[in-house]
Amino acid sequence: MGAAMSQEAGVEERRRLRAGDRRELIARMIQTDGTVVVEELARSLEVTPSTIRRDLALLTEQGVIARTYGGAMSAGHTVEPTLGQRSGLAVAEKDRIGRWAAARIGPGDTVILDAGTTTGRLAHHLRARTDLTVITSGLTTLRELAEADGVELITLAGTLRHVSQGFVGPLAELTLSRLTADKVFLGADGLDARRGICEASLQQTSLKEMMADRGKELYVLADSSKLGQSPFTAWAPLDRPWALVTDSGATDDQLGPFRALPDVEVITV
Amino acid sequence: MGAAMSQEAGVEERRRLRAGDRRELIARMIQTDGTVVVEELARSLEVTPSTIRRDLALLTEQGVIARTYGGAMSAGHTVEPTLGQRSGLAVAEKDRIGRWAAARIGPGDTVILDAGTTTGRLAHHLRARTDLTVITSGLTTLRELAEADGVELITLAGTLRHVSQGFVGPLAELTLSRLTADKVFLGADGLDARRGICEASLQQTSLKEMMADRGKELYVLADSSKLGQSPFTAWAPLDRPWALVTDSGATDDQLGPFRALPDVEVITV
DNA sequence: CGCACGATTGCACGTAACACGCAAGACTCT
DNA sequence: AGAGTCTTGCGTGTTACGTGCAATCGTGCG
Repeated sequence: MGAAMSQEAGVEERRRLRAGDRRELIARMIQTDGTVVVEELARSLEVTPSTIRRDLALLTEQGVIARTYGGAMSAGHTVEPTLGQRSGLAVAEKDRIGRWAAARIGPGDTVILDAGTTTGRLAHHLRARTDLTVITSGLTTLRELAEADGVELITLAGTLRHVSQGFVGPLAELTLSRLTADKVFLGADGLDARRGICEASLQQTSLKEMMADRGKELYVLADSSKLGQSPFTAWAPLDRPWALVTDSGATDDQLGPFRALPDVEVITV
Repeated sequence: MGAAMSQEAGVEERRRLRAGDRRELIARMIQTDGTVVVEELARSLEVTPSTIRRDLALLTEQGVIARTYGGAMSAGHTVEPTLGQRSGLAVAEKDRIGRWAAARIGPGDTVILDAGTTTGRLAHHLRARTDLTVITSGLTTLRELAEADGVELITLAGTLRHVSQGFVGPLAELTLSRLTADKVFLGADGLDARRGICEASLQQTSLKEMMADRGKELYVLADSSKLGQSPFTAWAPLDRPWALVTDSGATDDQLGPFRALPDVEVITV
């Protein structure tokens, strides 16, 4: 009988949760699984279905979940656009940069696309293309081109950096060592004329450095907010000719050092 | 309400929609309003609640909506990103299978996840996990776990098969050759007790075969509609002990051949 | 043109889940 | 320790659900 209100029911009888904890747990389970079943909850939490129903009614009242027949499901699933919010900065600029870069890519080209939101915009403008091969380490670009049947899409392997939504590490470099491309498009967290590309980790800079070496032409896509910035301590030097693509909001102070370099072409869009 | 095809505003007798149109309309109403009520639908569409229930059951099966007590609501949590409507079939079964598999995965485990919608559901149930390493060749699983900070996520390289949203090819196998795991979870387009896993291309079967060899435990996740089917001509044999995880809708006829195999464990959920 | 077949619908029935009230145990606060 | 509050389990009546069955509609084929 589940009627036993006493804890002595058995040695392994783990302490029954209090009501609030139980509801919080239920809410979390629903957020995780998306769906729960009354009977299962009752069994696993060792209370009667009635109690579970009451809990679910309460949580529904709070708008946390939604009841279904025999269970409940996540209600506020509109909370998940976490990816879009921080990329929200300078979208228009990034998009212009991406579009310009896409125009640079011609039929039959093979290109390497770095991870990042700007290269993501670039990928967006490649969706309708055909006769094109894209090699990428970025989940954003992957998303953009996942349904683009006309594009041959090759991903690098690697460990996902959740913050930057890109693959890095030895496996990424291993696979990259098997590939080359016509054009390489890199993003940057920070860009310095003398030092190169600045990123949060050496894994990223190491991969970018290797990417830069694997194509005939090299483009660095960076909106003007990145120019002259060095928010982190890991650097990827750029010791071959390359092109800086930035937005027209860049000041002369920002662009000056880059224009002074002999092997760098500066493009503002 | 685009329902009224006749402007003559007849007595009240507006032409009754055909079944398909009605279901489409219901789906649209749910997408728009977020929530509908069986009784109201029955009244406004001039059919009985039974018919509405049947429609809702069908739409639920397709993953378009979710039933609630007395009505239905929008279900698009994970469905929204792609137009992946064909994954809609047997969502409930796939989800149960995925959940069961997720429960099999413990702290500290390293697992290999094949591409596919079922493994995608498995990945979904791993989102809140920590102390877990996931190796995958599937874009769906990648999407599910992209924001899961607690999960170490490693992707295989390779060329994207747009139809199956998975990576295949020499690069996938190259990277896989550098990795092993505790548990391997494979999906299948078709499954035959004697021949193994059936897929549309040799690239896929080749990779699956290699995956199967790279883990200590092997699980094949396949809802009952896949059992005994051989829709394609490329096969990946399963010549080591493995476990079949399918849904309880599988018939004894379907399960018999698998139960007869000495090294196969059959699990229905 | 008529017939036969499949799809769809309404109805009826049994089943499952739900809401509510009540009483007893558990917790908290003074 | 005692009183009050919260919580829980159970019982009852209600509602919604799902399915089988027969009638109807629509469609394609001979």
